[in-house]
Amino acid sequence: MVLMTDMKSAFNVNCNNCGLQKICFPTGLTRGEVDRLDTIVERKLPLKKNQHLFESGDKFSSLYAIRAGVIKLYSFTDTGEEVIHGFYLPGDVLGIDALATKTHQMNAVALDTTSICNLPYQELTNLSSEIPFLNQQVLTVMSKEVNDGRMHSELLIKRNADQRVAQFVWNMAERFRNRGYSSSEFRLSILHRDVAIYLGLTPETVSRILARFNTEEIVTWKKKEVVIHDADKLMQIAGVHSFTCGECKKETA
Amino acid sequence: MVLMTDMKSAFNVNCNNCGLQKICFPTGLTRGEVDRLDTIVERKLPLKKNQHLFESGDKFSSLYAIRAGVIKLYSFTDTGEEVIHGFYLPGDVLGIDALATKTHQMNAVALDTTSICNLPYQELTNLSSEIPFLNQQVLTVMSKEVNDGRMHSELLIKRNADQRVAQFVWNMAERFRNRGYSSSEFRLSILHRDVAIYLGLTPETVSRILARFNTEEIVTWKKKEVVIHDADKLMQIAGVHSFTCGECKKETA
DNA sequence: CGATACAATTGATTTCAATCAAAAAAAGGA
DNA sequence: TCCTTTTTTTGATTGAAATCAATTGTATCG
Repeated sequence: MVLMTDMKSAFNVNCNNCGLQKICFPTGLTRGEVDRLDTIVERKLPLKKNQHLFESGDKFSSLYAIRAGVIKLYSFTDTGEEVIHGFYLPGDVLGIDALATKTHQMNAVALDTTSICNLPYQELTNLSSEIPFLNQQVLTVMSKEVNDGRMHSELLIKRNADQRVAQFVWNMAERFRNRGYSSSEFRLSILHRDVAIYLGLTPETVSRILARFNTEEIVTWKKKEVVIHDADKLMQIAGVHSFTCGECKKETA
Repeated sequence: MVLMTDMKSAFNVNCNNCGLQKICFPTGLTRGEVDRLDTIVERKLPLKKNQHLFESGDKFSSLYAIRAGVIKLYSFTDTGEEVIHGFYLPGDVLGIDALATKTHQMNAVALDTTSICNLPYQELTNLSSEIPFLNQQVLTVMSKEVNDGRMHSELLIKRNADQRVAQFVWNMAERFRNRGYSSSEFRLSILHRDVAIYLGLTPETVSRILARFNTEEIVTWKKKEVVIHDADKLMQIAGVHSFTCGECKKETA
């Protein structure tokens, strides 16, 4: 316990000095409450690219908040095809797929070097009984997951390939903006192939659309670097207004 | 309060004599705990066809368990197109779309005469602090919602029109079976048009597929009556094994 | 650093489901 | 019950994205 505290101060990492408070779990907690939350947070060595945070069948023990990096959440169909359910960025919370069954239903893999804050569930539950708002936070995280899933379904049902790709890029830009980064230029460690799978398209289709967006000077996405040249046009293609991720709503409201 | 109790006994309806215990909220509670749950449940007059249980923007006050009938949960895109997120049958729980924001994000409409058990959320929360397992139940319901959404996404991404329709019919059959009804013959008050929207298809496509399933003597669905003639073939087309709704898993496990 | 596997691109072709159009059948209301 | 509205069916045609195929480009690791 002393050692861990030392480690925290050594790295100078804690919830109160973390830049992700607006996005992550502590939203709406008082400074003192965040301090108490901080005492149960475990920070391990970062995951390397392609390392799993958890896999389907793993026993549930923690929720996980991302401090840096990207995590892909995915599963397989009975025929072995990959299904991608989402990409998680710093401040996002993972692990609720296991809340009911206490066993993970999904696989979560790092797409890049990724730092994680573990929130041991038993201790989180104990703390929740003293900080009722923390309980609410678990519900909020789950609810966000439900809503994100529904936005994803809407995209799959109602949008054509151009709109899907545009919406994906725009959504990522918004998420970076909400985290205080540039929304017009950012590094995205996500394969085009994975984007295609997530959007229910083929890699060929995504490649062709990105090539067109490039020549039309709307978006460039080469070698993990995304540059948005014409945000208005991108939003227009994406049909924005319809698409607002949970966290965007928070800002707008 | 006395009146309500009278009403309950008059209709002879309570959680302990309800046939839906295996599906609904009380799963896993002791008889005594179910009795206490029962004291907070409100049973109002049934909804008529096309009446709304709640609409987007309504203030959140209760979770709702369906006792009889069908509810369609839906929203609209920015362009006014209907998006259908699910159909809820007796024993299913609705309302969690509002848990985080305390305002409903979705519309819920009765597709037929529908009886509802209201679970006032404040009272449910109070009771949860005394019956910890009840808290778990809220998480389970939310988790089921997340999983159902993911199965829906998988269907939209990986399945062709035939498979989607077959999977839909098979899934409904399973849900009836879990509720103790015949899974080979049942009444479904869902328009083919609504099925099409839910599956990301057009009514014409669904009509053609059902016509074919009919001539191939796999499934007949005329005038709200579904008859499954060849369950093996239906499962085969649906690619079952992959598709197991939350409640089916419960059975299998 | 070069060799090998993996990812992205580009082109040609096919296909499944959407769209358009019109008729038939059911459902709902007066 | 009849009349109106809504839903479903059926046919002809189109079109967007998948598939097939081959090349180029990029990471990764011994």
